Amino acid sequence: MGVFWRKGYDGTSCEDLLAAMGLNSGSMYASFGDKKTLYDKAFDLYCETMFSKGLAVLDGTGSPLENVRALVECIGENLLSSDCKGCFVGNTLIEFAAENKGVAETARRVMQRLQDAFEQKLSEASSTGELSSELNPKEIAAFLVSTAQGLNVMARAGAGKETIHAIIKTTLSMLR
Amino acid sequence: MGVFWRKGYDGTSCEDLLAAMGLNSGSMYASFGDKKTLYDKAFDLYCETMFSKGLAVLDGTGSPLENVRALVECIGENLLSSDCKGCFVGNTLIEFAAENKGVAETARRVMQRLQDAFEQKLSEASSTGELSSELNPKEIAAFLVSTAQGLNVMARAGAGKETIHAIIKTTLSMLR
DNA sequence: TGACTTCTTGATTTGTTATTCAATAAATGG
DNA sequence: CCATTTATTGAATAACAAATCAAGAAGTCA
Repeated sequence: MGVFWRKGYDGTSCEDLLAAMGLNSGSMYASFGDKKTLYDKAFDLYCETMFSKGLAVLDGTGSPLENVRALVECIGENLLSSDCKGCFVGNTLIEFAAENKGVAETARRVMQRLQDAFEQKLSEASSTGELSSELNPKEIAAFLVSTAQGLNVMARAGAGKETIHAIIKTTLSMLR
Repeated sequence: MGVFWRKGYDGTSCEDLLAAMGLNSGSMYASFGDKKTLYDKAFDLYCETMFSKGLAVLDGTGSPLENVRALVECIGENLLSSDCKGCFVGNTLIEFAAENKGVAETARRVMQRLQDAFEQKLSEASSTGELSSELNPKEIAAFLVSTAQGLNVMARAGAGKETIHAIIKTTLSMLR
């Protein structure tokens, strides 16, 4: 998963995968099928892991808006600690969006699920008055997903801690 | 340029390039050198074109802040009209950031130049009071570049007009 | 026109990477 | 402990994409 995440599908050779897994080609093909199938599995694993992690943060102990803020911060921390691999979903979309492959569809779905989860929490925050009634939960949710993907590219571009934090700070200042 | 922009470096075969240019391999190699060299040239062309376009908008007839807003809107329109190719700079960063190739370095530089240009205009807006003194031009500039890259991924993810406009609207609401 | 240069063609070669497979080693179970 | 299944190895092959090049077409100029 880490190799595909960091180097993309075309960017990783079977040799890379074998080295990372400490396996020989025969074993790899027997266990995982071909390279594409393995990528799909790695990507699915990432999506499940990250998405459940995200949902867990959104359903944390704080108020709806506090949870939203916590998730945005958590996304930033992940980017900073993932050793510049960025976000596997964003990377996959860039690599595969042109050909309308299955993975691209999966990536789109995961992003939509994240956006829906944000919207849900923001609606709750709106109805309790925690979020200003001038702000539209659907619009803010789209904005937050976009910000997360922007952060991904910035991290890949080698932006430092300060830059990432500045972007998060600015984004969070929206949520009033 | 369009083929590389849409499909990435590994994603486009020489056959794709020959078809797009209506050339045969011999002519292509004679005129442009190998595939990598051609990619570099296509990418440089994109950077020059887009960057001058962006600077022209920033140095438009409006006030500093109006110009910044105009550029953000212009970036959104470009994404919507580029037939889902997204932003060549962002795409390149995702594909090449892992290997520290020359193109990745070029991409980083272009992004930094855009960020600097934003910062410059925002500083002007700040000193005339057009931009609230509570907002830090450097931080907002980073945020705007990040937003632009986020929009790129959203566009690749197939986000519609409404979503893109919602994100832009939300982003612009920051600039007060 | 004819001699020369420049450009074009696409089949061939080269290089790379994914995949297979027969030989071999390890594990399992009666 | 042996027989049988299961897993591992890496050299061999297949598939594919990049790059070359000799042959031929088109263009240039005295």
